[in-house]
Amino acid sequence: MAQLRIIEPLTLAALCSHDATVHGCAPCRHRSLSLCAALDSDELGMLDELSKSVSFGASETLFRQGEDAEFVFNITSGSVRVYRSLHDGQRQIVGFALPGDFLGLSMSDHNAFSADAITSTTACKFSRQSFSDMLDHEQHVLRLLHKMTSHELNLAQDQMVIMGCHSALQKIAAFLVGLRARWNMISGETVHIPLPMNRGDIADFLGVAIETVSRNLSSLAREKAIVIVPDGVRVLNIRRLESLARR
Amino acid sequence: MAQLRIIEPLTLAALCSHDATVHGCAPCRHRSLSLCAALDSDELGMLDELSKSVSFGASETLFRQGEDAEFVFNITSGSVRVYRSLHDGQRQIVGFALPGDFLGLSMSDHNAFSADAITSTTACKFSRQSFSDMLDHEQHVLRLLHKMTSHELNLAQDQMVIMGCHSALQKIAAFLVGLRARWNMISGETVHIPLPMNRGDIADFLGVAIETVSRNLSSLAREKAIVIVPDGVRVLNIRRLESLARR
DNA sequence: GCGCTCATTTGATCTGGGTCATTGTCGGAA
DNA sequence: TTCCGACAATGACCCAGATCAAATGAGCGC
Repeated sequence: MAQLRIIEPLTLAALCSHDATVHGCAPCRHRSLSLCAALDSDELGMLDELSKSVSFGASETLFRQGEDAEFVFNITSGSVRVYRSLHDGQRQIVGFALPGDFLGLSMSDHNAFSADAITSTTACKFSRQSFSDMLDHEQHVLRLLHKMTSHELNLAQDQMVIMGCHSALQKIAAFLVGLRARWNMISGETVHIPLPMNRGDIADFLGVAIETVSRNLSSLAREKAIVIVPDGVRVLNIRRLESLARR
Repeated sequence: MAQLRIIEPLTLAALCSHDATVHGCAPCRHRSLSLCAALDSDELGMLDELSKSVSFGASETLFRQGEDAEFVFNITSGSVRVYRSLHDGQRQIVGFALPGDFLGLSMSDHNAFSADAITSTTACKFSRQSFSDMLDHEQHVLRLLHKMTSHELNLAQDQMVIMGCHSALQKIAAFLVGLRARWNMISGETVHIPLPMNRGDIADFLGVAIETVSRNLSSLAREKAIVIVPDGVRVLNIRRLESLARR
């Protein structure tokens, strides 16, 4: 049901004051695991020092798989697809990063995935090295990061459960339910689910064909579980979606 | 290619001296991420104090999803399946734990999954609470654990890539290649791949039917990429398997 | 040995969804 | 306005794999 994030719903995002009007600490603390509370103001300041605000246009690359992992990112607005390209030209999307999500939790020396902006995106950028150094001295931040990573792992395993579904309709429904929960965390909205990614992205995320995504969304619309709107869907019957999204 | 572990190839496993004849530190240090090196002997001793050796017969339960997460486990011998049961009676296996692997990395308050022994299994059992308390005082252990979790996350994402494969043959091949790599870490063996889990377990892991597992193994045997033996398979043509397991 | 059970393999059939092709829709550029 | 390209939806066809069924094989207790 829950869906993969490469990231963590606001936590560190809220810790850097760039774009503070939109992403201050206040809207963060009630979110997700409420991890912000673990940090004191000195630690918050330290994170601010290390970070730098950056922005990307649609389709621009944050980082590419195989390259040295120089930076870690904290998405403050927009949306990002994270994926692995395969030798046969196929692409497996492993997650979509939304505002508040964190990219680069794996802390390995080179990127296991590529990431590029789906829509115009802003982020706080940290040097991986200095970020890692800080962890050596800041127990709280490390604990925070560990919790974020653990949570991320849970979400990845949830995604595995979704992908094990034998029916494409279940996958689509689970995708929508999971994405709805995430937008709900971000905006409080539960009816309108923005879908910044295109059908091909959803298809490569769920391991089905584009046409299958399209057909099943149409099918859900036909049975009035959702309405398809230009930039996403509106949920009419969440019960129906949840019952399809096997848990 | 790589395959999911709920766990980490020997690390903490080697840190508890129970069954030290088989799982001392020495055989550990060269393994995986060589994380053992991060701990000094005091820290090793502390882990010993906290842990308790336990054993399970085939099919016995280590923990059940939904229950309070009282313990974390470090597998010292045997094999364990980790899975989620779904309301429709289906089962999604999210990983197989082998000797050296660690169960309970998520550190959440209740188990997101069930785990039971496939074969007779021994493990070091830690109280989750005391283990967690220790992390507050032992920076090194926390860093170690964080690295383990990050690695775990990478493996889960790798599994996602496998499950995104449109062909069942690719999934089976990727499963074998990944499992071979793990047994290689444990025993140095690269030809004989033990398969302690049955066909149904493999099927529920890869999201295909039992018959599909059986047919594709037979097919690989027919083309002489593997030989099926009573307790697993022997690899004849690793190149073939690797080329099927798309990366 | 025999009979029983359970796992695995193999076969036969059917269907969900992949693939290819067409059409529709929107938005930006000229 | 028209043209163009990207994206989405829908139809037609076909195949990989799910499902159903049956056969074979591997323990294990008696």
